[in-house]
Amino acid sequence: MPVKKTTSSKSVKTQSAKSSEKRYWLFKSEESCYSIDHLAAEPNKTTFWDGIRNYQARNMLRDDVQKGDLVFFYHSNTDPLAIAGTARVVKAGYADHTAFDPIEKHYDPKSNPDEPTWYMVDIKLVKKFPQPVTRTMLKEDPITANMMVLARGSRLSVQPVTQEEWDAVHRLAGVKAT
DNA sequence: GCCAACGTTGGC
DNA sequence: GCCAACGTTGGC
Repeated sequence: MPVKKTTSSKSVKTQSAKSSEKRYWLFKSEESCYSIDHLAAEPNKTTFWDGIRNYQARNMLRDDVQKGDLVFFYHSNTDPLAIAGTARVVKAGYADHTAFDPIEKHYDPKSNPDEPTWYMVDIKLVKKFPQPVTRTMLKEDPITANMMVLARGSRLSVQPVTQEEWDAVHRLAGVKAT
């Protein structure tokens, strides 16, 4: 599961919060660490996406990922690499409390509740695809071939996805787009 | 297991 | 503020 951080920037948050337009995202997780089956097994199939410790990803979680947005759940560092299904954002960015606790793996003493460095969102499983849409399939489709996740050296664990990509992946999965 | 790409740290 | 060293990510 990924990670995240903040300095203050209430202004930035206000600015992006005014957009009500639906957005799409791709969240990465190492399958052995936290898979879509883990999410499916959660109470209410809901979890908080904690542990993001990258500023670019943090900014998106804090400022851009809104309640109602839809998310691809991507399994990294596994075989097969694939989009395993979809989830919905059920709570927008708030402080990642795991950064405050020294026993946590992603503890960060620089973050504190008054001025949290890192943020997280809550997501709820929408559907696990009957068959995962593999990285190979994504490369072969003309639309999904341009997805950020396929770019060389792409390490961002939270990535924007376009509407066209959202629809194309569902076609590849053989399911109706949410 | 290898290694390229990327982000962060710290000396100067 | 530069940049080398280091650690991590993640595909292959």
